[in-house]
Amino acid sequence: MNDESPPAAPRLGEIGLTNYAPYLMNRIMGRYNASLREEMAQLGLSTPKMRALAVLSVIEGPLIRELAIYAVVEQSTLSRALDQLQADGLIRRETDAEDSRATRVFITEAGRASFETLWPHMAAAQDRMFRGIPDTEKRAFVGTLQKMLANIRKHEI
Amino acid sequence: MNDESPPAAPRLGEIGLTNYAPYLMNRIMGRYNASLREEMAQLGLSTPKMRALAVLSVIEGPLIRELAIYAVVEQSTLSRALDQLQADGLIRRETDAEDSRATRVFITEAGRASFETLWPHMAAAQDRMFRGIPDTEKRAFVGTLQKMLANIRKHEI
DNA sequence: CAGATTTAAATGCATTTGCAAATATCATCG
DNA sequence: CGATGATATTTGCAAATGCATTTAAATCTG
Repeated sequence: MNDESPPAAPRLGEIGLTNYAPYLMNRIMGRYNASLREEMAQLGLSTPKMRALAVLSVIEGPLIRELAIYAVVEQSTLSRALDQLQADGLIRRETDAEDSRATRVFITEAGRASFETLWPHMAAAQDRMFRGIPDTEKRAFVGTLQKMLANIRKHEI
Repeated sequence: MNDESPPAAPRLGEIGLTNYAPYLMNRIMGRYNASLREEMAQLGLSTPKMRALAVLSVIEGPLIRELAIYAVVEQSTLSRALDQLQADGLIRRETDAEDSRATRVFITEAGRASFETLWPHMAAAQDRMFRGIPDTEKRAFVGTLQKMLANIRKHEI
């Protein structure tokens, strides 16, 4: 009798929106991103520009295609975001020494300063998200996120 | 001596990108959304259209502004996504009985069918995200997400 | 080593997005 | 009840986005 088809995924209606993790995550991130929009606008930053600066504040001189992955921004979108950041003196591009097709990106002092202005708001937004959640729970949550990132990261850096 | 300024947020560099929850979540959701793009394209769905259908498959006849919140889509963007879904016969709009300014949105049978085609891919994408993560851990994770949603939801529905 | 293939980044272009304003209706207050 | 302000949705428009293509340089292959 072992002739059953593979078990069908339970319907979304059965799980309920609020038990479907990607829904919850999209919803939470939507709010997080929205809550930063005003501060970013004040600094003349869009989401792609902010993300690029955030990554560059931590990672020294990545290639543009690496930065696109870290910052979760389409390469062509990033290319134009970098144009603007460069025009504003917040980053500079440098042709890679070993591969002259490739370009490395560096944050400038002005870029670092700009990001330092934004960072407290980002930290506060995170704190709001985790308000009332014990530290152990938060740590476990971040641990799970790291496993998830490893899962989806098969062909990425 | 109690004259210190409030503790500054640790720098992103100190936390590290991979300990900053919003970064991890954005990165994971970026991949999740990308992994569905192809299936959606096949069905002629954009992200806003897909999200609207997903919510409508679970919630019966919400107002457009409610749908915008549930689906995490800007209202004006949603308005146009609904135009397209309606043109394709996947949803229909109905003026609210008590308030003729307001519009309720209903999924049609065709819309439900379209979403049913997409759903297995969404379920599979979630499974990939949680690959190798024990069920208790997943449940705890979703529990934390629900608390986080409650936190950011102060002024929402 | 020449030609073909792959890779990195930038760009052309049609579509999408989101802000602000417009439109339509409802609620409130004197 | 009429005027004023609030609310729901749509729409105009400039800017941003993403796909596909181009350009340039590296790598592979026979």
